[in-house]
Amino acid sequence: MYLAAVVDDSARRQGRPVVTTHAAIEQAAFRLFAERGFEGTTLDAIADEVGVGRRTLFRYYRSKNDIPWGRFDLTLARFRHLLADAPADEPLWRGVHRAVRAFNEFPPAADPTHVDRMRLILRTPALQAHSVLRYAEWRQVIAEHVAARTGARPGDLLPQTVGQVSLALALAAYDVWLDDPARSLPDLVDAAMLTLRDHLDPTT
Amino acid sequence: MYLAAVVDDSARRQGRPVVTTHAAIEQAAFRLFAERGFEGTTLDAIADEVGVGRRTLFRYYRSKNDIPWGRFDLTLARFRHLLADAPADEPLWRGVHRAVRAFNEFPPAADPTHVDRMRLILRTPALQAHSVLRYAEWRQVIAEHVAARTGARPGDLLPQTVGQVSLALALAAYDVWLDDPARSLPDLVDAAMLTLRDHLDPTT
DNA sequence: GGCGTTTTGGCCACGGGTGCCATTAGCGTC
DNA sequence: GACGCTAATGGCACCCGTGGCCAAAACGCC
Repeated sequence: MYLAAVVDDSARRQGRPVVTTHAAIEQAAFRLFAERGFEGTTLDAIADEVGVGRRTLFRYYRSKNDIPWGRFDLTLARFRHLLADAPADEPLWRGVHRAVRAFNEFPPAADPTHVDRMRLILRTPALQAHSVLRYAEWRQVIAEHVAARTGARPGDLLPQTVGQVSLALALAAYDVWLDDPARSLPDLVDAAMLTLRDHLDPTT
Repeated sequence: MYLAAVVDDSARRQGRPVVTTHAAIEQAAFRLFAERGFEGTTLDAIADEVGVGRRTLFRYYRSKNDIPWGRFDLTLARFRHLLADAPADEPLWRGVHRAVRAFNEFPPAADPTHVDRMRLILRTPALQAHSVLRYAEWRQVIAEHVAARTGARPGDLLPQTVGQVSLALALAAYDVWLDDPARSLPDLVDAAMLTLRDHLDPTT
């Protein structure tokens, strides 16, 4: 229901046609967020801007908080493939790290931009809060990967720890990146990992 | 205002006396949460149970989500002291880790119990979401400590990374602990750190 | 043109959260 | 013992996000 709406419009055959798209809603919403801030933008305002009933917004996004995330389900599927592509003979941590790095290479020509999205998400309290739910799904993808490769269960300490720490490194990288978007995000992900390995270096 | 209410009642001199306490509210709230779940418990119900107006609840807790966290401001102050106590000649990571470990030694005789609190917080979606805001404050304490000890700014990559990773380890430990509260939480924090160091061991 | 299908969007109810303000109940003073 | 000061209380109105319900709309197909 929620997903079928716009995954592939051309596949639809009959029934009343859709009036809008996820992309159109996101663009309208980000226009308003830029003007009035996230909290200052009501769903009524977004609905008006899109030219659609407020009720309809909920058929495209589960909640107001989900709008900035866009089609995160698709993004997660991409991440799952990146992890699956890790060579079996590579150390586990390295494969995970390279997938996380690659995951954060976003096409620069998106609208809304990846910077705009993430700045909004990471700098707005209400969205910071909501983001955990998305992070949990993201970590779960890692935990399942690690579990599969080590024979553990996803809930065990190693898969959980790797998931949590991978997220931690990514978030540390984002934090620096948002302050200075000119830097390369994937490089910052690398730098965070190096920083951690250095910090924990047993020889010190 | 928000804090002054109950930090030290004996310090109050004049004005209408308070009708309740943070502890009383938390105990009443947890009773209801246990019966009807967090989402199923309305603020009206909590107010009734405490015997207080709904409006008054907001003078003790900023939001419904804050009730399970209790007096987190006090908890943070304790954490700050633990970090400050780390010897200067000890490796930075070790001092941070020991503080995190010590921070998670909670008195077993609390009401509500630390397990009840954390189970509610970590297993209720709405609270999982809200918890990031608390985590951010907790990480900031670490980031400031690391910044002070290394001469960096709290926003730099090392302080942020250490903060994020410390949180990651703690959360991984909690996740296992909640499934099996008989295990020692501080020991699990140690185990998570060992797991990470092993995972990243350069010799593998 | 009628029918089935699918989306739309209006209406209503609920609950959390906030500003406003009159009320309440101790304290210190006279 | 009354009076005023002060600070906490709690009722009221209101905004906003969210979800259930359902009739109306607009297409393809026959």
